[in-house]
Amino acid sequence: MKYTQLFGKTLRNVHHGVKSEGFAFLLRGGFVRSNGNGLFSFLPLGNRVIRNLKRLIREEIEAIGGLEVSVPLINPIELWHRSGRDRLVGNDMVRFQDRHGHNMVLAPSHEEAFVDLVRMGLRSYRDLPAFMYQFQLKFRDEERIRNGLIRTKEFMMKDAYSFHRSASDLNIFFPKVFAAYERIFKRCGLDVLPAESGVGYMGGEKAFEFLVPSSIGDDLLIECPQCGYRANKSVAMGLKDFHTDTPLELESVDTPGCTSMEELSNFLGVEKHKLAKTMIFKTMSGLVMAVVRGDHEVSKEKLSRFLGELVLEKADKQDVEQLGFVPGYLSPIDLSSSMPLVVDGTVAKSTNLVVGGNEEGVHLKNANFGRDFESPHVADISMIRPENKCLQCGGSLQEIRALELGNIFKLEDFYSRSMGLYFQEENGKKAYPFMGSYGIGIGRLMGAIAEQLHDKRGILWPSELAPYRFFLMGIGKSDTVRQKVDSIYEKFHTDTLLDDRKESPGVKFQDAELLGIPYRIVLSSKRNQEDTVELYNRYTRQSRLVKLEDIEKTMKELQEKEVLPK
RNA sequence: CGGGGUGUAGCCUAGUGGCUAAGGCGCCUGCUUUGGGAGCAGGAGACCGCCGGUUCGAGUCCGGCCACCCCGACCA
Repeated sequence: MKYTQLFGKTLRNVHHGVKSEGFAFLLRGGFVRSNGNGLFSFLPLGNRVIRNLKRLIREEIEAIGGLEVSVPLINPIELWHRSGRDRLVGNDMVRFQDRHGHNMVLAPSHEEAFVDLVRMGLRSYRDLPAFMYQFQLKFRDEERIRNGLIRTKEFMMKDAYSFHRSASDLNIFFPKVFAAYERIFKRCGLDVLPAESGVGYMGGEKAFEFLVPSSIGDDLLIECPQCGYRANKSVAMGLKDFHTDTPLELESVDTPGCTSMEELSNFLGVEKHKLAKTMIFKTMSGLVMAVVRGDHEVSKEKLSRFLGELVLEKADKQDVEQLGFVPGYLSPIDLSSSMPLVVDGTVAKSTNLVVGGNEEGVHLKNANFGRDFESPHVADISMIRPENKCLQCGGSLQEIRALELGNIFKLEDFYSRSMGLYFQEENGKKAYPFMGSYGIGIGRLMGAIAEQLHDKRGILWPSELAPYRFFLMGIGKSDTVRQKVDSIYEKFHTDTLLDDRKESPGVKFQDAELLGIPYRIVLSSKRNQEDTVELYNRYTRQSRLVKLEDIEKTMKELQEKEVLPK
C-alpha cells in the first residue's frame, strides 16, 4: 500500500477528554473514528488489524473443529420468547417492529439464533457434537459506554456454540476451548488471567472469563497468589470473619435520617460489620429479600446461583412501599410477607447486629439470627473483601482491576430444553443436547492490545496483527534510491506500507512509530553508496544495516517469523 | 439513569458584554529543504452546537434543548 493512497491521516493530537492512551493512539494513527457515542468506524489500517485478529482466531477455533457460519444480527423476538430471555435481558436489547408490525430485536447475543439454526440439522445422536462459530455484530444499548473500543454499543464478536450429546461430552470438550483461548490471547501478546466468573443473563452452570489486568477494566478479580485461586469478585469465595458476643436483648433506637450504612454507622458510632443490610431484589418469579452485613455487598451472581434464577435488579421504592416496608429501614424481623428471605452466612453467625426497624427513623439493636429472625435460606450471598483469606489455602487475597476480553460458558441444557431442541438417542428416546457458548470481543481485544502494548511513540502491534509488516521509505531525491525502493515495494507490496509522501524524513519516522509497524526499512543516498539498507525493529528500537542484495531474503524470513513486542 | 465537564475552521486550543473572532497543526499554490513532527512567501477555510431570552450591543450573561467526554450507579 502506498501511503498517499491510504485513507486516514495521522493526527498530532486528540482532545484531552480521551483518557485511554491506547485509544488515543488508535485515533491518532487513523485506525478508528467514532461515529457517535459507542459507535465506531474502522479505517483501512484498523480494519486490517481486525482482519488479522479474525484470521488468528479462525486458525485457533478451526484447529479444535469449529465451522464458520453466520446468523443474522436481527432476530424475530419470537426466538427470545421461546428461550424466555426477552424478559431477562431488559433495555440492553433494542426492540422494534418491521413494516408489517412484526416484532424484532437487535441481538445482544446469539444463543437463540444458533439453537434455531442447529435445529435444522439435528436429528440423531450421530449428528453430535456440533461446533460452530461466527464473527457477527452484537448490539447492546449499554448504560455505561466508555474508553473508546472497550465498551461500545455495537461490537463485533467471535461467538462460538457447541452442542453435545451429554454433560460429560461437554465437560470433555470445554477445556479444549479453554486452551484455544489461551493460545489466542498469547498470540495477541497479552498476559490474560483466566478466572471463574458469573453467568449473568447467559444462564448456565459454570463460566470462565479471560481478563487482562488494566486500570480501564470494569471487572475486579480476586486472586490468591499462594495457591492460584482466581475468580471474579462477583462469585469469588473466601474465608469471612465474623464476631460473636453474648446475645443481648433486642432494643429499639432512634436513627433519624440514617438510610445508608455509612450514615447509620456514623450516627450510632458502630462499626459497619456490626450492622445488617437488608435489601429487596426483583426476580422473574417475584421479589426476594437479602440480608448481608453492613460492610458487605450483595453479590447478585451468588444470590442468583442460590435461588436458581436470575436476580434482576433492586426493587424500586414503590414496590417496597407497596409491600408495607419502609425504604431505608428494611427489616427481616416480623416478616409478614411470603417473600423468600436469604441470609448471608456471616449474618447468621454474627450476634447483636443492628437491623432496620421497618419504621421511619428506627433501627433495632442486638438482632440475632435464629432468635429474632429466621430463615431456612442461609447462604454465601455477599462479595468477599480483599482482606478475607483464601478459602482453599488460607493465603492472603488480592484484588486486581481487569478487563474482560473473552468468556466461555457451560450452558448445559438450558436453551435446548427451553427452545425444544432435541435429538433421538441410541435407544430411540428424546434427549436434549448440552451446550457451551464461547465469546471474544474483537473490537475490545484490539483496544486492549493498543492499551497494553504501546510506548510513548505509538502502538506495538504483534507482527501477525500489524496492519503491515514493513514500513518502507526512501530519503533524498536520488533516482537510484527511488528505483530500489520501488523494486522492494513491488515484491512485498501486500505486506508493506510505502511512505511515498513528499514529507521530511522526521514526519515519516514519527508516523512509522505511531502506527506500530514492526519493521522499518530505510534507503537513502547516504547509505546507498555502501549498498546497504537500514532495517529497524520497532520493538527493540535497534537498527542494523543489511546488504541491499540480502534485503529481500531478510524480509522473507521476517515475514515467516511471528514476533511479539515483549 | 445520576453527578460533573466541554461544545469556537478538518484537528487541538485562545478569546474582561464593545471595532472586521485569534493562534498552532493540517489543507491549497509556488520556491527551497530531505536522517527524527523542516523553511520562506502567498492563500482558502467559522451562521462561535441548536432554540429562545436579557441588552444599544452576546462567542461571552440567563433559560431550555441537543451532542460528546469523564466519573458513579447494589447499599432504598
